[in-house]
Amino acid sequence: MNITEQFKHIFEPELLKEFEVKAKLITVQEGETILDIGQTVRVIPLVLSGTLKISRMGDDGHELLLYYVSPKESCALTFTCCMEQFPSEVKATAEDTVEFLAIPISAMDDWMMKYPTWKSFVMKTIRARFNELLKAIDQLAFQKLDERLIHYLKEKSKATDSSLINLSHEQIANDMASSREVISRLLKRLENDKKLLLYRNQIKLLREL
Amino acid sequence: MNITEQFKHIFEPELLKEFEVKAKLITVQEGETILDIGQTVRVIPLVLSGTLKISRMGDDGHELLLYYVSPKESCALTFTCCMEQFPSEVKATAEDTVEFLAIPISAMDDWMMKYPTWKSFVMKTIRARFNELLKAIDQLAFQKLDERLIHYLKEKSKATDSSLINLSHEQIANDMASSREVISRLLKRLENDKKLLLYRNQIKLLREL
DNA sequence: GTAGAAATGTAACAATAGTCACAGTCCAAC
DNA sequence: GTTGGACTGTGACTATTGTTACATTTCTAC
Repeated sequence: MNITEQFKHIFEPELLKEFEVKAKLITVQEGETILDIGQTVRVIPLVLSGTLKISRMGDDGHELLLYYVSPKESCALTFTCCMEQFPSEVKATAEDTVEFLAIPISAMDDWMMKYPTWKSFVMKTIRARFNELLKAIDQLAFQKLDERLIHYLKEKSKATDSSLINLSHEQIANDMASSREVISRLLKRLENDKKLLLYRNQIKLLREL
Repeated sequence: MNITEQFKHIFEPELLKEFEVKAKLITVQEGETILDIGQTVRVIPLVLSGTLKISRMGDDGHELLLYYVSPKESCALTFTCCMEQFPSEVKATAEDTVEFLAIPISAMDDWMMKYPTWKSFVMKTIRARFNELLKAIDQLAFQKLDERLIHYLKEKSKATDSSLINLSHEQIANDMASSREVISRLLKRLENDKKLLLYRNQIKLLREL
């Protein structure tokens, strides 16, 4: 795929040329961690295809999904970390095969000045991610686990654009910082309520959900 | 107090002059809400004295404290909201009497270009608030209520720079999206453990905490 | 096919948090 | 000083979530 093609409505042509010169195209396989907590952020990822999963680790070894980064998006947490060379507070893993443009930090600052579309993109991204974090906080503070699970499934469905979710209960529990048995229990209840169908490593969401 | 005085080590003199021309000094009383959820953000608050409390509301009427904005700080959520004229996602209330500079949105963008110290301040603020939200998420996802309560008390103590906390159990429960009885119970346990002393509308933190 | 691994189902119990009900206690205003 | 309101303490009960311990099912590799 032509890199500039999918961004031509977002960024000005000069900026697209800069991409070609300064950004590096990187491909990672499903499950690969491209950035771990504590690592210094060296580049900003601009996703071309596939999905990145951004998550937070607890001291107890539990994990919590914060949000997904889809094609044409980037991660605000890396912006702010990298601009001041701080270590990352989150983990970024490839949900599937992911292609992304790695934009060097040095370009970031430069482009903010030179290209209004870049500045606007950065600000949009920051705002969007703030809202994702607020949504995550809402879920944790105000919703019970069953509602959080429904929310999780819907988000996952949206991110993959499919009502079929290919995850084990274990993986879901992990994303939600809960335990497998609890998730199994709640999923079974949702199945009984005709909200979804359970298969091995797969969940089919029904309209009722 | 001279407004420019406390910022003279942070911002360049030209920017301080702009403050005098474009920013408005506003004083609000304890308990006043300067920005509610859904309201359009019209100005950016730069706190001079006192503390702003930034919180999130749940559908169930519960509230959750996100973080405090102390003197010489600002709130990143207003930056991003106001730059694109979005309604606020959070509530800002005065914890005590608060003086702040109200910076018009129009100036914001302009200054980002003109003054490196302003851009750096904005970026620092955004990064700091991202980290506060991540900390809030950590607390909710990975800590039990008793540990969250301890964390809350310590933060409050830090924000007011005092080991005496002037809050009722009700107010604490409200900030933590919990209920009064539960907080009373946990506080009593902490008192039994010699971690603190309970009085009416007041809690004295001990070194053990 | 069979073995072993991975995934799921479930019961029983523990721990945590929320709710209800009410008693007692402190404080300020009259 | 008494009265009403706000604040605190606590027991009993419920709901939710987590843990332990297995049984069962499904898939894959041999």
